[in-house]
Amino acid sequence: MGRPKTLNRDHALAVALEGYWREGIYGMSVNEVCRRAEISKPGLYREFGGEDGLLTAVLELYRESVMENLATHLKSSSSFKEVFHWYVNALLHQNGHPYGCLLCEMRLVQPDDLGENTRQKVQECTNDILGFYRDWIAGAQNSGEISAEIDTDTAARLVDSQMMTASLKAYRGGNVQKIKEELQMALWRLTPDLEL
Amino acid sequence: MGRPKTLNRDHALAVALEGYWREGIYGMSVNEVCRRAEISKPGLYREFGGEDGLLTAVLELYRESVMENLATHLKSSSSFKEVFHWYVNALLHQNGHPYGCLLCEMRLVQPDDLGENTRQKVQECTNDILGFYRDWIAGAQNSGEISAEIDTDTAARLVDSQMMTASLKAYRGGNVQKIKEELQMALWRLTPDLEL
DNA sequence: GCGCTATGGTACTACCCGGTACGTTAGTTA
DNA sequence: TAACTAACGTACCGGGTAGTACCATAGCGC
Repeated sequence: MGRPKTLNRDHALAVALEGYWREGIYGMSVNEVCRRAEISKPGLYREFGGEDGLLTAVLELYRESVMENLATHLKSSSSFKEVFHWYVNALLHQNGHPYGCLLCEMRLVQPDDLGENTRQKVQECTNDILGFYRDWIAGAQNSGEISAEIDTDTAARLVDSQMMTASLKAYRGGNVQKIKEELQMALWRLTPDLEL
Repeated sequence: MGRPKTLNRDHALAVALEGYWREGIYGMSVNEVCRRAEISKPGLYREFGGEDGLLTAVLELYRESVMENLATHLKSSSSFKEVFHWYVNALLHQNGHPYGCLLCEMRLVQPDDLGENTRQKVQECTNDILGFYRDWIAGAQNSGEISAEIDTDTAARLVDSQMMTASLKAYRGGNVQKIKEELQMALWRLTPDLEL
């Protein structure tokens, strides 16, 4: 019933994700998304409800298309060091994708600059990530690769914040080799002989 | 010669610093600074030349009034651990001052969102900080508190990024105790028995 | 063919931004 | 006292933003 829809939600979302990812939260606007996706603004509002809904949907797409892929590798049965090596390189080089980590950027924004739903989604994704790291580290502790004396939650938060930092530095044009050396030193407590 | 100046530069600068520090770069505007400082916009432009000049002056004030104070303590002759303890608490609690670290916020902004002079000033301040950390760590290495095997520059960058991270987390409302535990773990390579 | 309905986009609102043109005014100098 | 000078602030500029009122339109069911 009614006029058939022509707006391509998936395409619009993909364009929006690319935009926010590349330009950052403060570098994109609803207007700009419409221009790039070649949709009208009322069209976007009908589809997503507004900026808050758009960003929530963008984050959901990011979680499905990027985070779950990364998480899969954290769950691999390879050694902690091997997985770490792979993960860091994926994070810093982001083959085929823009750069950096959209979620990291959004976690650093002043929370009031995000809509209610977006803020909640950021929190959800953050909790997911922390859970992934926690399980990963707990696994390495079980297999004896990481000392069981270390508090797993603290270690997970440490890894999380180091990954955020590294990703941000890379995005801002930092020297990848130096970033890796810092990472190595910051995670020394977990395993003193990380290869990068 | 000419009409006497009534605009109070120092007051305007102090108001601007407070504003940018509390609300962040994206949360303040030239208009808002004028409102808060009760000066006219052309007055501000005559005094500072524009947003770029204003931010440059704000950063200079920050350097003089905040960073140099912190740096003084890094140069103290107390033990590394004592100084560290003092420094972290100063950074996280910022008695009497807003919160967080204005320079940290500005270092995380997309560089194109800053004017030319501001960008350069941020770089200068960053280099200063890294130098302070470097000297501090080198001193601790001389006195045997930190292993001489560790690369001093890498360690300085590590301390810098951990301090930034901790300060940001505190500003965003993170649990101070947990932040300290992460910090402790991240700097384990330098000294495994930091007190916080 | 005619209404119904939901999606389409144009063109607008109100508000914010950084920056400035320009007439006004206070004090100095001649 | 008159001319000069420099700081003063109102009121504007062009352009950006998020969000929406409203009319046109395309296909379905009758």
